[in-house]
Amino acid sequence: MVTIRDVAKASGFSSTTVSIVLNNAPLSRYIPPDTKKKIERAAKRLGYRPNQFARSLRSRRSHAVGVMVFDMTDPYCTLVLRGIENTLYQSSYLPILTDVHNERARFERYLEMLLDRRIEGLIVLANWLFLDINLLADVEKSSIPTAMIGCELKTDSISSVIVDNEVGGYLAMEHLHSLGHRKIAFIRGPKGLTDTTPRWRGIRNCARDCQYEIDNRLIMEIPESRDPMSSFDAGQKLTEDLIRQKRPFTALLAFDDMSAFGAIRALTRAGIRVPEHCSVIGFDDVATSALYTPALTTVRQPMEAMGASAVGVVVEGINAVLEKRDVGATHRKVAPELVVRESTRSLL
Amino acid sequence: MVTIRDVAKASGFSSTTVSIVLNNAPLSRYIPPDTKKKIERAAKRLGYRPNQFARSLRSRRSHAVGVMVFDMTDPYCTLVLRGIENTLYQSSYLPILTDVHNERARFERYLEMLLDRRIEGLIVLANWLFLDINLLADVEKSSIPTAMIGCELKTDSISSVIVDNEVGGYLAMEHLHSLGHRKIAFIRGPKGLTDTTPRWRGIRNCARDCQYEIDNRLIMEIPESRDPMSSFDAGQKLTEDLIRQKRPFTALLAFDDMSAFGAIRALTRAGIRVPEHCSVIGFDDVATSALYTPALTTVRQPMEAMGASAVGVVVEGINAVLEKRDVGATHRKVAPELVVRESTRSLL
DNA sequence: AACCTCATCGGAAACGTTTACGGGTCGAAA
DNA sequence: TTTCGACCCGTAAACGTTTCCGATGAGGTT
Repeated sequence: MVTIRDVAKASGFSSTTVSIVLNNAPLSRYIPPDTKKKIERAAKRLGYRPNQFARSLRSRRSHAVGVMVFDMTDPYCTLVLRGIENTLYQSSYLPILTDVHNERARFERYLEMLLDRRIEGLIVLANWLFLDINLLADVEKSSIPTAMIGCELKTDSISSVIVDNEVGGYLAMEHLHSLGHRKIAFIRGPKGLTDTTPRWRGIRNCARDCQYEIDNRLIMEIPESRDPMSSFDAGQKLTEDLIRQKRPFTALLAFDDMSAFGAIRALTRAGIRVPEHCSVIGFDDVATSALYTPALTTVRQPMEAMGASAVGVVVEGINAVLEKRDVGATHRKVAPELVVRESTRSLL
Repeated sequence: MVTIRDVAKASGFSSTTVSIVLNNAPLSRYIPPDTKKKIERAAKRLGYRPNQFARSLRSRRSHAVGVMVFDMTDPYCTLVLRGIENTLYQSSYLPILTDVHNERARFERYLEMLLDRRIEGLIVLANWLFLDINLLADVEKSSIPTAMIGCELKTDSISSVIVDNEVGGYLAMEHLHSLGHRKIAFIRGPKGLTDTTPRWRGIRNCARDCQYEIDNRLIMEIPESRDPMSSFDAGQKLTEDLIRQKRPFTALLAFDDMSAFGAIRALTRAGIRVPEHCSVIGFDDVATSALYTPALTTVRQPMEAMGASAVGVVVEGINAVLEKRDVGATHRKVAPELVVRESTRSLL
C-alpha cells in the first residue's frame, strides 16, 4: 500500500502539500507549477491511490447513496434502476442496492446498515408498496436527503417523484373511447396501492367528459398481495370471471401491464382475439410490453427519467446540506404518455 | 455524533474495554458480566453506532462487494441480481451495483471506483458480453476474490458460474424431436457470444443421437450487437426470412427467450399459430416467458441459484484471504432444466 | 527601520476505531 | 516470603487523510 507519505517522501515535499496538490484544494493556487508537476509525477510513478476510508473518516463523506427497492423482480424496477445508476454515475456517486422483499424487518435492517455506512442520500423505489407510513420515521429523523419514487408522501421532509396517475387514467380511457368502444371492462388496482385511486379518478373524469356511463358490472378489482407478479394472475382470473359473466365488452382497461398480460391470456384462451374481438390497454410500459404478441398499447411511465429525476433531487439535497443551505422537499409529478401499439383497435 | 469515548466516559471504563465488549472480541472472556452489562447499557442509552469509516480504516475491511452488470436492461439480470442480493444479505455484505452499459470505458472507470472502495469481492454478470479478455487483467492483479456469471474464463484466478449450455441445447432439441417434429428451424446465437457454440454443439449431438438430419437452409444466425434486446428484433426478422423462404418447418428452436418472442410475433403476424401450426422453444426462462401468450416452453437457467452460487464462491474466497489460506478459483457449471409450457405441441 | 502582504511550504492535530503491550490485583503454589 | 498464573483493565500507537496554524523569505509600503 502506497500512502500519501510515500508520495511526500518520493517527491521531497510534505504530505500537506501533496494532499493540496492532488486534490486541487483552494490553496493550490499558491503552489508553483513545477512543484505540482513533481508531486504528480511521483504519485503516478508510485501508483498512489488515496485510501477512501481515511478520506471518508476525515471528510465525513461517503460518496455513496442508498437505493432501496421494495421488490426487484417487479419489471417496473429495471428501467428506473437504470436511470438511477446512470445519473449517479455522472455525479460519481456509487449506489448501494438493497431489496426489501416487501418485508418490514428487512427494511429496517437494511436502513440501519445504510445509515451506518453514512450514505449521503437515499432513494426509495416504492413501486408495489402497501404503505406503512411510520416505516419512514427513521428516515426522516436521519435528515439525509431522500427521494421516493412511485409513492407520494404527505411529509415534507421526503421528496417524491411520481407519474401523474390521474392524467394517465384519463389518457387510457380517452384512447378506448375515441376508438369507438362503448362497452368497456375495467380491472382496478388493489385498494392498498396509492396508484389505484388517482388512476380511477382519471378514468371517471374522462368518462364524465365523454358522457360515457361506466357499467358497474364490468368492474373488477385486483386483491391485495405483496407480490407484484400476482397482478398477472389476478388479471387472468378476473378476466375469466368477466367472460363467464357473459356480459359483452369490446375493450378492457387494465390496472397495469401485468394485469393486461393476464387479461390477454384469458381472452386468447377463451378464443377471443386481441385486438380483433377485444382491445386491451395497460399501464406502465414495462419492457415486455413492446415484445408481447400482440404488442401492448399502454400508458407509459417515463421510468428512466423518473429514476434520473430522483437522483437529481437527492444530489441537489446533498449539495444543500454541504453548503448548509436547506431546501425543502420537492415533489415532482411527471406526465405519462400514451403508447399505441397493437392491442387496441378501432371499432369504427 | 456519539463516539466510543462517550460510551467509555458514560460507563466509567476505557474505550479499549468498550470496544472489546461491544465487539465480543476474544479478550472479552476476561470481562466480568456486570461490566459488560454496564457498557452495553451505556451504549444503548446513548444510541452509540460505531463509525464504519474508522472501523474500516483500522481493520482494512469494507464489508462490501462490487457487482458489475454488463447490461441491466437484459431481463436475464433481474433474477440473478435477486439471488446475489439475497445471499449477500445473509452474510451481511452490502452490494455496490454498477452497470457497464457494455462500454469499455465505463467498465474501467467503475472498476477503479470499486477498487478504491476496497471492495472485498467482485461479481461480474457477463450476460451479454462480447468478451474482451484483457479487460480482466486489472481484476486479476487486484487479487480480490472474483466470480463471473455466464461466461467461462480460461484464467484460474477468476471463478465462474455458468449454465451447462451443451446439455441445455440437447434438452431443447430432444424435446422438439420427441414431440415428433422433423422439420425444425434454428436461430443460432451471435458468433461473439460464448454461449452460442456449446448450445449448438448440444443441439447437434442430440440430432446425431436421434439420427435427425439438420437442414442447413433452416438455420439462421443472430448478428452481433451490443444490445441484448436486439435479440428480439433479430428473432423476428430471421423468422420472417424463414417464412419467406417457403421451406416448411413445424418447430423453431430459438437461441434465447428474446429471439423466441420475436419468432412468435413473426409467426403470428404471418397467420401461423403457435403452437398449433408451429412449436417454438426458447432458452433462459426469463420472467416474461411464463407470462407470454402462449406461455413459452424453454430451457431454464436457474438464475437465482446462480447468483447465490457466485456469492458463495466469493464469500468463501474472502474468508480464505482473511485466514491467509489460498483457494484456487472454482468453476461451477449448473444444470439447466426443461420447462414445458404452451408454445410447443406434439405432432403425433 | 518597522511593518505588512504574498507566495510557498511543513508541523501537528484531528477524524473514531482496534489492539499490542503492560500494569495492576489476588489467590494459590513453591 | 516469593513467585506465578489468571483476571481485569488502561495507555498509547497505529490506520491514512485533510486542514488549521504557523514559519520563512521576498518584496513593497509607510
